[in-house]
Amino acid sequence: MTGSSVSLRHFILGLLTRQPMSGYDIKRVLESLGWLVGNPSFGSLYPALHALLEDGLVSVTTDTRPDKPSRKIYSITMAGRRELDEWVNQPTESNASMKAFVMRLIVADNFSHAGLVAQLHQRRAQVAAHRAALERAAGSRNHEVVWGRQLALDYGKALATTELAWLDNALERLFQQPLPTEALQGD
Amino acid sequence: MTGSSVSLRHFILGLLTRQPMSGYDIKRVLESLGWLVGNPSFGSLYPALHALLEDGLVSVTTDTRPDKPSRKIYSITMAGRRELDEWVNQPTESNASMKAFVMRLIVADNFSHAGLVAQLHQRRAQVAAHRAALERAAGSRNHEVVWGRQLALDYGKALATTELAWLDNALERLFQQPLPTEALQGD
DNA sequence: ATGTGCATGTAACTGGTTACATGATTCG
DNA sequence: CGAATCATGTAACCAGTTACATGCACAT
Repeated sequence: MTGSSVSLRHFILGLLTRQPMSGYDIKRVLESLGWLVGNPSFGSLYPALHALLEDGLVSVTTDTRPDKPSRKIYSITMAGRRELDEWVNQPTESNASMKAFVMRLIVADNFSHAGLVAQLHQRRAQVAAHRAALERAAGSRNHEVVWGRQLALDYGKALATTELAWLDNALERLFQQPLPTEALQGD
Repeated sequence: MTGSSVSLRHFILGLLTRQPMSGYDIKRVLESLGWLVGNPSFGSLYPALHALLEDGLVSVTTDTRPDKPSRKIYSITMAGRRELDEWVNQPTESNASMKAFVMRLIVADNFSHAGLVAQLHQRRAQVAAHRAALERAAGSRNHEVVWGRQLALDYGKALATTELAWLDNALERLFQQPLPTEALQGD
């Protein structure tokens, strides 16, 4: 209930650790990531920003420029950083989607080396469990229902296998050359 | 608005082309697929079934057995088959999720060879476009924002590449040995 | 003037979740 | 008798979407 869900909220917070941005800016970043994190419409983006402001996790200044329409620049506050830190260092729920993982990945990478490694490990465990479940499902025909020639199961297994390989590789790379970024160096 | 969205509804319909089932049965099938299609709670499953009944796309009979609690067995109607046929043979929207694709894959596989091939081709085009977008994003550093060492982009590209390879392979297999199932052979 | 891009916002709706409530049947 | 499994359902809530509305600035 309290906590780990709510993706967009924390992802915005994560982006703001890099630098202050407007809602429009955030939208552009999201768009550039294709369907990796999905791209929320303004109809959810702006209200999310308002809610963050309400909760004191971000602050806003109006940027009035001579030549362009003015815009609101949001910055993360100390309270926001604390909230984000808590979120990143709290375990992912076991049914997390790929999008949720990518969000956490990006945020953690902006944030702390340890957190990033933890995300990758958690994801690894979950993907492994998922693939095992698919293998079980493919093996047992006792379900009386045969949905589609195991095509879907095969698809799922192929993707899971690649993902596991990628995760292993990423973890290896991370241990070889530790990241330059370290936690909470902002503002 | 009218049409292509609404996944669960059509996926249920798709399962029912195989054989009549209860809500509980459907849940079990969904569960066995892990997070490949997500598994909706009863709180959305039962209402979905009620709505399908309301619309005349399924019919229901109560199965009163001596030893077990009675249950409601749903069967797809001719109207339901028409609806499903329309859905399968209508183009996927360009932002479709993996889950949406898997649902369509399974339904199409139960349903028509041509439809299945079409699904795979559409997915191929979409994944290719997605990967191209990620490559573009990784290439241009003009975004002033650098979120996390391209780690996420790299992840996305790896998965997309595997998926493309799988799709090509699946299409090849499908052309070599046409499927035994053909459209609308039920009831 | 009019259309396009930048920029922000709200209201109605939707597809889903959680939590709750009910009841039959079987097993220990 | 109580717990576990099978089986169905509802109500409150939530995160997101679509569609709508506003307005500035610049170029044609």
